[in-house]
Amino acid sequence: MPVTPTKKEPGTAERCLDIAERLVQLRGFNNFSYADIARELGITTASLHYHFPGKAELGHALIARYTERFLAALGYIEHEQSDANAKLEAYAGLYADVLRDQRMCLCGILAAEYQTLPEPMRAAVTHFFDENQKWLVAVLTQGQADHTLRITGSTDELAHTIISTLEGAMLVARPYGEPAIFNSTTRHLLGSLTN
Amino acid sequence: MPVTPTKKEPGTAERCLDIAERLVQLRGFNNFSYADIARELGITTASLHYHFPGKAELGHALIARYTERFLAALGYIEHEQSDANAKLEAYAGLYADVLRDQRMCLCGILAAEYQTLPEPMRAAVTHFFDENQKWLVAVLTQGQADHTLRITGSTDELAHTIISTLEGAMLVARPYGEPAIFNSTTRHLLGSLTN
DNA sequence: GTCTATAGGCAGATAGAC
DNA sequence: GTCTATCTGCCTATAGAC
Repeated sequence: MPVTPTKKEPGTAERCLDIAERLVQLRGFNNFSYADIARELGITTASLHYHFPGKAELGHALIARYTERFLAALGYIEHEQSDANAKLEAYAGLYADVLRDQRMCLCGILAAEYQTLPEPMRAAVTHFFDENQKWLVAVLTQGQADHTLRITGSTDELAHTIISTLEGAMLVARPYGEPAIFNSTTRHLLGSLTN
Repeated sequence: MPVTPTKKEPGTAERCLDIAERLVQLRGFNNFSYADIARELGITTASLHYHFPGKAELGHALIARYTERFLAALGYIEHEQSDANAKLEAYAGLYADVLRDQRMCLCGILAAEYQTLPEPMRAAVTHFFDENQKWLVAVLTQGQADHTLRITGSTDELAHTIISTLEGAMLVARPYGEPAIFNSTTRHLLGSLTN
């Protein structure tokens, strides 16, 4: 076993996920092919099947990695920020980061294609939203307790609204090719909780 | 030319649009085929090409009809309701109607696939959102003037937020198969403007 | 791990008869 | 308007050599 003191550089499987992730976020799961990945990767489609038996498995791996990273970022926010307001600001920032290069949230675009996805991918998509919901409710509950947030209605309802607004803002902003629409919506959403 | 005193029943082209519209709203534009429509319609795919030369033309016709009907509904609301609050309530109601049978807003799901659409379809999608935006700004401006709505920030920003929230709420609610999530988000959104 | 070769299916589309 | 027949292209996937 070789000693690798420097950070391990990504193998083929990882680079495949990077490429596929970008393609799904741009076009959707059903609108890219193994050939697209193979071309960018410089190998054949047959080789791809060595790393991921089928497209369904690749898709599931995509969601798993995306969710893992996203939840890690939520944990980081929880650790770095103490103020509920700052947490929400950082949360919206995660979405703004995703929107770079006209990308849509991976699970957002998969939600649009939900009816065409294999079962394991479906479960992974709803799991992503469930975890987001849980995290937000905790933050909102905190902000409600210490009166740093102005909350009307239930925290559950508000958490849903926040997720919906951010996902919808990405969805609608993308055709216009400028993040300004997303940013103004985000500003309004957060502003309505702070005033 | 035959006299047709009773309402003309839909021809093949119209029924084709009905079927295609449902399929797009459920699966997306790239996830259904001429064969799907032909099967439901009881004719062959070759016959479909008589009514719509290609899928791009069919897609454009779908958006055109959908937009026409949606804008007609907005005009109807404008005519029936005088209160800005009631107009917004009715506007959200339109979205709730769309969500029936797990359907997504046609232009919302096309926004997700935007990068893969032919140019004419792209223009038609943004036109739909532009018209929604214009209508909402007018309603919000009215509500601001007569103090029936509590508006923070610009009406433009708020209009974007409303569209984003409703589109996002549909997107996220669909995987869960119950309109409850959509409805609670709608309630919260409208509530934040009325209080 | 990656290749060549190839299978088998389905997609959108066209020609031409009726 | 609708049909049969057919084309071409792309897709996912597999077998088997290296």
